Amino acid sequence: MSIDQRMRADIAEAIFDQRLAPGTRLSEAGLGEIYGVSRTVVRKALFHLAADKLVDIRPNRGAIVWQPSPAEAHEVFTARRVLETSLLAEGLARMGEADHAELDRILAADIAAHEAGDRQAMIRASGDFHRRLAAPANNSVLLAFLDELIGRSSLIVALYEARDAAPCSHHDHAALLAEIATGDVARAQAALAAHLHDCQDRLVLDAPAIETPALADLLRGPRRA
Amino acid sequence: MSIDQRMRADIAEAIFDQRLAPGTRLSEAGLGEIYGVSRTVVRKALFHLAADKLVDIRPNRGAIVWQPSPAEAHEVFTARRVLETSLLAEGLARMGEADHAELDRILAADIAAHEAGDRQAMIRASGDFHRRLAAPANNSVLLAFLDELIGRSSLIVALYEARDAAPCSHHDHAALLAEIATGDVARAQAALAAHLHDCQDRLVLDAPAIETPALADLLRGPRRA
DNA sequence: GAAGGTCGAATTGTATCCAATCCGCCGGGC
DNA sequence: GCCCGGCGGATTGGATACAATTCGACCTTC
Repeated sequence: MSIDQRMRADIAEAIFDQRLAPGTRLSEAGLGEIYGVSRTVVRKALFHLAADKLVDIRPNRGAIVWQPSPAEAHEVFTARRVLETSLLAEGLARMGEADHAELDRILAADIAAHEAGDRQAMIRASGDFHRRLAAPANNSVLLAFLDELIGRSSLIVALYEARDAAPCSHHDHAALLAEIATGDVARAQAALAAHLHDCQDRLVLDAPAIETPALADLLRGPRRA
Repeated sequence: MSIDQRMRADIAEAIFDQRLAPGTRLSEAGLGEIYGVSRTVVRKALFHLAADKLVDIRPNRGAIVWQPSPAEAHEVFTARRVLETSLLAEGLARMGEADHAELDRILAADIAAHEAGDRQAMIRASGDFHRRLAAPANNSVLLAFLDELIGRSSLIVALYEARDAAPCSHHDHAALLAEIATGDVARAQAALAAHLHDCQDRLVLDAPAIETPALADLLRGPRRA
């Protein structure tokens, strides 16, 4: 894996895990220092992250972790609802034993993360759950879109969700799996839409209060396990 | 408009208009020469185009205009069907007088382009039509996705469609507008899905025969009207 | 004549350098 | 005391220089 890919993965993961808060400054020189590369490759990585809408590059003013506006936040979740319900309808018939097993496995991991109070694992499990739900539709183009939306959702949750609230209830996920098991497309879609609505409703779309912590210590640095 | 934005717009337009065929090499030095800029900004533009899936940057081997595989082509059109029917369902109720008028106007332009035999105008009108159809859904995130898909569709059509065939029948569009006028969501969706299926079926997903023409003359160059 | 290998031009990847822009600080003026 | 303007450090934007890789051509060899 090339160094700029690792940078991107590190930063993206830090954002998803909410170690890098929205608005955090990502200076080119600083990142270059951390990873031991020139600003050229840093810029490349930042550029790519900007394309994924995870960072915002303001001309002449540097890159910061994206701060979605309330309107954008709303649109992202609406988009997820539209996209995911469609993908579910496409894929539901195609779901096999392996898919159900994998979803169960992810749900178990989700529950475990909840019980352990591991917020990062919860967020990751939730993302995986929704990704896996869409996988049977078997369309990598739409799946890529969903991936982007899930990433942006992490940002939004970091900005707008009450700190104590769970990002994505595993109870909803469990109920959804039950609906899916019956094979009723409309009901499964409704359950999924309701779940995403719930997530959206949990957001507090007021003035965001964000703090911008350090930087270097939050990233894993150039070498990774 | 900055110079790299103009480059991107030029190249994208050349691709959409099928002046730049899939597989055409886009050398950094060459483009820099044309626009009178250093490779730095050329790379920036190419990078952005790669993010839009319009060009393919192969490590150490330069950038070429994207050559979608038959499988990718299929997925893109399937994705459009899913996305556009959903957007239509979302937006249909919200459509107002202005929307209908605008769609009629675009349809007229489409027909005019057909009669004039102006293939580029046809492609553009078709893209505009589908974009406008999705606009009332009022979700810029999904609209951006659709925009990307429409761009990729142009590429696909350039690669896989019979040269003599029209890319997108305005008859379909007219029929679709009629369905929309009735306000019946399901029927409108069905008409849209059928139309996109038609487009997809018209593709010849065999071994693509592509020629790679010159380069510089196809682009407008640094200054534009 | 065909296959394989080696060298070289051309092109991309990265680092460094310089110019342009921005932001905070300080001082003067009202 | 507050506002406005200019100065200076810091940071980004762009160009150039150099290293690494690729690809084609030529030559050798069988």
